Amino acid sequence: MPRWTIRLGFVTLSNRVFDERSYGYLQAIPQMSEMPKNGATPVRVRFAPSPTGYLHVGGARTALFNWLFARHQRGAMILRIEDTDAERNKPELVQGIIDGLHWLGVNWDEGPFYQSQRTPLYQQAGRKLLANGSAFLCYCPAERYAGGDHAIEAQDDQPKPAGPRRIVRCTCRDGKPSTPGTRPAVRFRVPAGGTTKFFDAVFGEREFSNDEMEDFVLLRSGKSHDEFGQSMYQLGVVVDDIDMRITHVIRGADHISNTPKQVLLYRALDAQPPVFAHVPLILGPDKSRLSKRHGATDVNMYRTEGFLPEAFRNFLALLGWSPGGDAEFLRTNELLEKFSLEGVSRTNAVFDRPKLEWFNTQYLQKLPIEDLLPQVEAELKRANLWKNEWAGGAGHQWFSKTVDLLRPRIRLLPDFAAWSRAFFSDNFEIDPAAKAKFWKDPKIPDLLSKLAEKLAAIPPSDWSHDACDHALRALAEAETVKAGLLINATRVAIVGQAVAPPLFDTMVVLGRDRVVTRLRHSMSASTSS
RNA sequence: GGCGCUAUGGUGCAACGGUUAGCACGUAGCCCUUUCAAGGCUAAAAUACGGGUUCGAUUCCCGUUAGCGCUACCA
Repeated sequence: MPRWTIRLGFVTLSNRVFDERSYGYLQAIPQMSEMPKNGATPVRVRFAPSPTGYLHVGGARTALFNWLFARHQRGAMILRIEDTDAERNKPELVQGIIDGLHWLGVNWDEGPFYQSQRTPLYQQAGRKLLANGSAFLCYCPAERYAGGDHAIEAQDDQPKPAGPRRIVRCTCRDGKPSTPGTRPAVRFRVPAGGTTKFFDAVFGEREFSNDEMEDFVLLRSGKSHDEFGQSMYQLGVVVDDIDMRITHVIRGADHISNTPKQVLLYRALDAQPPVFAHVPLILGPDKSRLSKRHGATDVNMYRTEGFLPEAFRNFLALLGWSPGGDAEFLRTNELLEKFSLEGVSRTNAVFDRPKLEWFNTQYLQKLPIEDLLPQVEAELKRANLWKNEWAGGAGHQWFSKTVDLLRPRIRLLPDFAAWSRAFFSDNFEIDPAAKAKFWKDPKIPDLLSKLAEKLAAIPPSDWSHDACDHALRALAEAETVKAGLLINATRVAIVGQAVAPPLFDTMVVLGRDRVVTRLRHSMSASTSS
């Protein structure tokens, strides 16, 4: 990607080429459709989070849609940090947002840009709007505008607006400063009467009455009466989207009411509005907007819990979008291939955790084993169970076979280290509940002891699923007990749990010596309880 | 309150004027079985309500209701 610089007014910015680290297997993004034809405007989209919190699943979904759209169209993705509110902004949260995007596999071509560093650009735009009459200096205290209807009451020097209008129009707007001398803010002068239309790729043509829009603030008041402060949201977004040549604004439906204001700003700034695409919101199980009280809303918590990013992405993509048929299990390349704005729905969607978990188990089982292995390796390293001998050669084959044996029963990545501990370490506990369930019969210690000796007699070269099967069943027959009794008891002895993969496969993977040792050991464990 | 958006089983989606309203998650049962999963089969479960338009409405229009969003010198 070429480096570039952009010069606007007196500020010059350059992009930082982003280091596209790979996260497991996620970086494999196939080549999509051809480049736009000559003359066609290349698609440019952006994700613009505000660092007032972590990366919320709603934001993540918006980022994902932008990314899918950009990559599908062979366009550009831009990351912009909207940190114009010095009060609420927490710079340290930016890294978490970036980490979350990486984990999701969402990358970008330009940015991150920080709005807090682009204030001169917004102030320049503010001056232009003031000069062309689209904006005015407002000296009113903020409270006069806050609260809509009540503010009208407070305006004793103004006749009550007639008709349906409930919007404050102060005298500053007409060049009669209400309280001159105080530090003014810059407000947009919303046209009287008429409507503002825009096209939304999801909701269609939309039209809003101008009389319903307040004279929103563009620039906060500054430190002194002849100085402006930082930009407000509406101005910053529009100036940046123009500056960054954004062609499609894909964002949450909570912004639909802001859009006509922004369209007015585009016009006042002599710019062409982009195509808008508002995506429905994500709700909690009670249908209210998804929030902390519904559980985890921070994307990074799902990473910590051990969800596979590709499963999470598949789940998220289907929240408010569908390729049109019944297909659900869509790997990333299929998502990229099929994604289009036409498939985006207009109804809010409930975040259904059980379905997310189902996706995760599906991916755990269906992913090519080589795609899963690095993620299991990372998990074992975290738990201090990793051995370098599993990195290559025969060790790798063993590792691959073992993970493959384990994976149908795994729900989350950490299960490989916890639930499957006995497969990767000799240092494991025997679950008391498993003992209680399968070691009830008083004959068990004797049976396990006999089995140990029988297995020990099998030459290592003959150690196999069938050899174990025959040895165990022969013993069961000789002792006139059901094979199931012995199978269940043996499982507890060699992996410490009531639930594990099929016994003889497990024995093969563990190897003769380990199985024999564990059976012998289990005798003391069974008597001591 | 005002303005706006939305409305298919409990949940996510499909059906873009004509289907016995489909798929998946979840739930229940059965099969498989060596524990537990997975897998297979089956079942219960939906077009919010009321008016239109139409030969025919889940689908188009209006109203009601409900949910959500916006209504800040937050984003």
